[in-house]
Amino acid sequence: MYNAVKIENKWRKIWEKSGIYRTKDKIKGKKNFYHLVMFPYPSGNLHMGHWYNYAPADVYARFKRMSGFNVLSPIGFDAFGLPAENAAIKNKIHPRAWTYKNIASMKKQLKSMGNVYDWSREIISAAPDYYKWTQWMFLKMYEAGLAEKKRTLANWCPKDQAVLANEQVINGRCWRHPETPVIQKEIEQWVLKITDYAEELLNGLEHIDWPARTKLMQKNWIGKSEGAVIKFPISQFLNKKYIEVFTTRPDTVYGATYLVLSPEHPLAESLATNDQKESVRHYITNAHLKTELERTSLDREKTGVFTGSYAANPVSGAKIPVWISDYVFVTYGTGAIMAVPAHDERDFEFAKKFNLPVVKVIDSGRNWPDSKPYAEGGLLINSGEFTGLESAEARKEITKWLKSKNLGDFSVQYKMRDWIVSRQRYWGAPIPVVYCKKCGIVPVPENKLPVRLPSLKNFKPVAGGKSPLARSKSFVNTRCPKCKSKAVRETDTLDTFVDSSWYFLRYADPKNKKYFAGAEKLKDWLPVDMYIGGAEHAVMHLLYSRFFVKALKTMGYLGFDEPFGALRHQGIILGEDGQKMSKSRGNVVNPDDLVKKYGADAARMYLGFMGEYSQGGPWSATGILGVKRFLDRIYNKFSIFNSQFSKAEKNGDFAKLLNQTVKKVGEDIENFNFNTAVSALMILFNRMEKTPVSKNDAETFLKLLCPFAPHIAEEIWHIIGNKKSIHLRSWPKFDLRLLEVGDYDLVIQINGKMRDKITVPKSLERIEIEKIVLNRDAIKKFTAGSEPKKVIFVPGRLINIVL
RNA sequence: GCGACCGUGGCGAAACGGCAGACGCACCAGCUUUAGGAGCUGGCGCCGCAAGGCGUGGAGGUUCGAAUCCUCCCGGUCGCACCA
Repeated sequence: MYNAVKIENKWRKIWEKSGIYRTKDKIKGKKNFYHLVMFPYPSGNLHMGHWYNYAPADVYARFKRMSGFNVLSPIGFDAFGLPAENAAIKNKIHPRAWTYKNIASMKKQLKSMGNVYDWSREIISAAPDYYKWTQWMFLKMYEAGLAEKKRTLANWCPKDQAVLANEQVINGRCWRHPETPVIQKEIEQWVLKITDYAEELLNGLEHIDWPARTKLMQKNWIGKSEGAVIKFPISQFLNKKYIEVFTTRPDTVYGATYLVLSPEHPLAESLATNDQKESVRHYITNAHLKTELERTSLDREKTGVFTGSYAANPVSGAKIPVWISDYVFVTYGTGAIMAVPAHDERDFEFAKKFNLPVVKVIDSGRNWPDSKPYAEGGLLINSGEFTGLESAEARKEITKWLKSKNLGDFSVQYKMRDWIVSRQRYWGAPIPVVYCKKCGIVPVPENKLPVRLPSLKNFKPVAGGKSPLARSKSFVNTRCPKCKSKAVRETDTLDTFVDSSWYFLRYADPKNKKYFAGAEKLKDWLPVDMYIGGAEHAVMHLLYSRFFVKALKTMGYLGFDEPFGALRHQGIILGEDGQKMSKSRGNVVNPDDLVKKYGADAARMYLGFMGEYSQGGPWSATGILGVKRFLDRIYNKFSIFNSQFSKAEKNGDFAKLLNQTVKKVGEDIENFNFNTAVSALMILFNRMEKTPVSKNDAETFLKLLCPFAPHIAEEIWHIIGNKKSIHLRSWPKFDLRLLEVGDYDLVIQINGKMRDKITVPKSLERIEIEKIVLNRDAIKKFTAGSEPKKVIFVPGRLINIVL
């Protein structure tokens, strides 16, 4: 048994001193490979999830290094964010102090993993020389019309006392507080117009090597729908002659028997007739009081109110009532719908409840009762000149007709909404704008960046939904950069997802004072070749980053339009009880303890060995023991019985196995099948343990082992007489010819069931085998003399005799 | 409700449509006078003393041959959730 802690500490010190993991921007004859893991939030503790992300990722990085790439594998900290502020309020410590203290301790923990990180490129998103560029990017977007201030309904977390982006609302609750329902609040907000890139974000998915489910999630999130906007004439209100609706089913427009506006629709209140005014007002106010959760819970009964007004169906001329209901969202389409109860579930339910007419306009091919709407396509009925057309055809024809009458047009809508980035909190990058009475919104000039966070004492949110920054007079009061008169600063800070939307660019050139990163270095490294991190960021960080890169490309700052060429997700490690690890359940496994007990190498290797990487699964305290024993055996063989090296064996079974293993381990790592790579190493070593091996073969084995267990591999590498680091050596090559040597078993099947095995030399040609094996007499031996119907021969595998 | 993925020993899991259960854990037996979660050898899907039979959630199908492909059902995980 070897002393893992001692050996590991020793080698980490040596590696650090010699700088073997320092990355140069260019190395002659080597291709650059940008390998990235998602940078951690400095919560103060590296947990199993971090390890599971970073350890196997490091196996991959090391494999790539050895395979001849110049690998950049950087690390940093996503250091802005609410927990720092909450800790500040609770423990009377400044968020900066709290954050940097945590970074210091996490750095130690990260270093104990023995990863190839180039620490000279470390970035911290809360550092002024970083957030200067976050602010700069915000301003560039503002100049390009991609950032704007809007008064909108926003998701508000009562617990955070701050706005949330749509992507941060999970089942109507805050992503940080699953117990807290989000409410809707109307506030002035800075938004980034990610919707301008909806189509590109959708199309770009086709060309990137990402998990299919992640791409699908983004696709669904973007939620493209093709249809038509149709104008329904009304008697004039507020200079509006029409109510516009969006529909994906213009073919059913003859069946539109009423309209429904969202309670927030600009016309909702003004359309109310005198006798309906009170109930309409009541309904709208009520809708605003509800939480998002209450408004969208599916099992509740639909509610609504009649405005008293009518519109005309633009194709049939029928007079149809206009209703208001919260089953229509102001944020989607035009905030109003045409209701076709005969062919839509929701409209049907609503019409039944309020006794609205149901007109069938699609032939369902059956005599369907009125208890169920028919939502499929079909031939049109009761549809004037369009009767008889098929739905798909009718959609086009009717829209064309409406367009010719100026009553509608083709339209594409997306579910994705603009990204609200203002946060009413302290610990973030201040939004770099100034409000001037004369000049309005004025961006802070580039040479005045960064707008630094002032030192505060009180981090509690200011009543009325304002950032704690509003308390700092010296921060708020300033001069207008344009006209020099008195002005005030924006006090909201940026969502931390803005910080993380571009951090991967900064690693390429982390110290640059003039640019977020120099053009040449961006060219050297980006886009990221392999990105590894959790799937939970599918529609947040991973979507925002794509948007940022696309926007920066449009603005001419980048030469590529997708940030992450390839993406892989790790699964989630559960407690031994199969439940999510949590302090309250008491099933948390602390990686620091594992390092102390078994060493980082065993922990790294076991995380790879556990199972399918993207699957995750329950932790096993005894499972890691198996890996630790494996490493012990390796150490024992080479350190204690070190003199037993034999001459190299060139053509035997062992050479074949060694070659197979070289091939398999390499392929498996490339495909993220770390579990089978480890098992292949075990199979090989089980054999090596039983026979004397040559020094050369032992070295090959160590090279295969070293991405998984870098410390012990390095230790043995030196014990057996090497002077330079194993981590500077290249990945062993395999010899295709050696894979073919020796004999193999051929299975004899009868009607698909195994009957016998024969051994055949692999060198034999197919024809020779057929001569020997497939001749009638040989076969009759297996069939007890009867004539086979058919004989199937799969070279290298089997002979199946069909009787 | 919609969409995606997944169901293999006591457990984690392997298996180009071709010997199911590699590798490891746990367990059992033996060896080594062995006190550290040690080491070594062998066994270990289920039923059966055995020969043998049965086995990849269930029922069908395609195929000479199915854990793998197709259809339906059951169970689980994840995502979206009145998006017109």
